[in-house]
Amino acid sequence: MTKQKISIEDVARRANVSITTVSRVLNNFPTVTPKNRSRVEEAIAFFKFKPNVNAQRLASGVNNSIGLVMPGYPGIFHSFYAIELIRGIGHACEGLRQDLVFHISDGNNPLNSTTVSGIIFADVIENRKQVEAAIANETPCVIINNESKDLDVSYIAIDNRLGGEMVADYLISFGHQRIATITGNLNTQSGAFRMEGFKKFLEKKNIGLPKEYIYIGDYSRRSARVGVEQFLKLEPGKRPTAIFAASDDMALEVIASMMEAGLKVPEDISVIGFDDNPACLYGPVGLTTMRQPLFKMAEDSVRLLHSLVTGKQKKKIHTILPPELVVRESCNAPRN
Amino acid sequence: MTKQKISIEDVARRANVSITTVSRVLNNFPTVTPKNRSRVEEAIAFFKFKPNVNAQRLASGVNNSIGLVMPGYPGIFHSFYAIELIRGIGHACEGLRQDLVFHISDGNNPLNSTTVSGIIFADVIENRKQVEAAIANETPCVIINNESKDLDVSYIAIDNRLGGEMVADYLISFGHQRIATITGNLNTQSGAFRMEGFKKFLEKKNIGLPKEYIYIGDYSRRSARVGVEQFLKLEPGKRPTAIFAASDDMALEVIASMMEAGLKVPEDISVIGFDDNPACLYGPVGLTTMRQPLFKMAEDSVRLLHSLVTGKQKKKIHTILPPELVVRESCNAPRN
DNA sequence: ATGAAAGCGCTAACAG
DNA sequence: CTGTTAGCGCTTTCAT
Repeated sequence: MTKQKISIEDVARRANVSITTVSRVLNNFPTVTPKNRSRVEEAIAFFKFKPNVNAQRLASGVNNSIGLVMPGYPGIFHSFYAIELIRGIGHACEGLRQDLVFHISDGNNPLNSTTVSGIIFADVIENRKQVEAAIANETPCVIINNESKDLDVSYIAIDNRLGGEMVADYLISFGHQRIATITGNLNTQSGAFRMEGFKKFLEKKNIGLPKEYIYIGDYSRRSARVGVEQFLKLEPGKRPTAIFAASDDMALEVIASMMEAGLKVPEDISVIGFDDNPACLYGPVGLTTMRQPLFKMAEDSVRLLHSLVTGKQKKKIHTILPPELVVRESCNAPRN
Repeated sequence: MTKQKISIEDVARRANVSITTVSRVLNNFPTVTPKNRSRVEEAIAFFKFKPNVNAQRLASGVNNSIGLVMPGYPGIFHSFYAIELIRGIGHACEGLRQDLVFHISDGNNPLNSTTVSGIIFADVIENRKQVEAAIANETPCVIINNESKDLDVSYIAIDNRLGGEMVADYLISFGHQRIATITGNLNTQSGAFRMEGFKKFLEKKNIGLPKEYIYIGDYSRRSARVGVEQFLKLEPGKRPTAIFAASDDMALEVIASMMEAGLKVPEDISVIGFDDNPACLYGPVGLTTMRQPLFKMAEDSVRLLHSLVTGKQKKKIHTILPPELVVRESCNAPRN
């Protein structure tokens, strides 16, 4: 508690100016005499003075920090998704010289919005009330990867439906007819929409996605393994010739399980993932996947929030980023 | 800028009490009449009032948020290490109701220490000056995983030297004589100490660690792959029969590379990792590894910092946490 | 148990 | 260009 002993007054005294002038050099006002400026700077250096951020924020009403609230469910930090968000948001904050107030919330203990100038919600699972409160509160908000059309709020998301469609299209292009999927957590929009787009496209092409070709996973490797076991229980002639795993992590597990069962990828079975997770780059076979611009989405969310906070942007913005097919080696035409 | 319209005064007015009383219920003072308390609570609810955190901090001098400074080098967020730290620190902060101010620093743009009550440094690479400034500043600090004995500061680290020794001991127990290592980044203490302990122990047992059995990696999968290529260039009779990879990620890559070269793990070659990274759990062979209590270390760092901030702890504390051997399937006795 | 008043350290008009 | 003077919204003595 003994820190922050020296204040702007000490600096002013030593520099022989008023505290206002000190404040001005602190905030880079152009209207300060070079002479005064250098005296103040000397005093600042002398005391190693750091302005009290709380006082600055209180007096100016400007808060150069943004909040990131993440759902608190276990395993969240093990996902490529969460990490990329943190990375992108952290990076963008650094660029805009904003502090990042990181808040893990299970829906209770919401982030006090006066702590920050605006809030980014990494998805809204468990946090709907908090989002609504922030909106009512007029705190600028951006929601990531959840098209919250029923809320009056800005969001920026990946086009997961399109991603699912593109996967289906790609697999069909090889001539596959028995196509299966191991979904992500269907409580998330990403999981639900990927599956939805995938299924719709398959149906449009009269191929369809019967129940036995759907395994409802949860993005975990374990669920992928179980999914494969399910598919392997089908008669050989009925087994899928291609599998869409809703994440690269799961796709890798699918490949591993298949290989353990003596099947070759892509000769015996095609596998496609979703993410383009570099951690999955080094495997027995190069993974074909859908790249989603997570890092960019994260960065953009910060920039959008910042423009909302500063008032440069008045309207709520809705952005949908397209994913991109990355062809490597794990997909091929079915045998005979 | 139009937010935070309602202040403690509005609440006081509606509840027909002074702002002091409102402040008291806000801070859970016991000396408030039940009647007054409920009136204030009603008013707070009515206005959906949230106290201005900056004003609270300025007035009270107490700042319920802690800073986490992470080195800004690329790839940091792809490491299991960083993620576990963030997870553990985030979790502990949640428990202590502290906000986490996340600050990525390349050594310039230091975190203004008035923003937070104390700072946790995730390693001190590139950030030494910042640590020194914080110490001079009397800002409570905890350094993670770097035994900074030359600095007057608290730290909490994994016993990486011991880890290296334990690995060597374990490998020797199988009768291995030709033992190699692919190190982590030797600029980090973790990389350097693991290697050091490993080497020392081998030398103590008269086995030694010749140059051709050392590949200096950097924790990346790529470096592990190159390391394996190096070892494979040795004459078959001179090749190592066991390899210590300084991270699980690298160990997995070693196994994959070996298998691609037609060698079996652990029959032809033993492989041991470091981390006990659950993402490496599902592989062709269960990975034997050294578990390090990263999550615990992260949590402990928060608790330590908090006790330093609140003054419950006056002295600098130095903690070294032992790693633990996790035996799975990737190590075995050498052939013949 | 409650309220009045004095700040916390800084910024922002407004004069000069 | 610089200084004076009010606050920013809350906590904290100190009376009562």
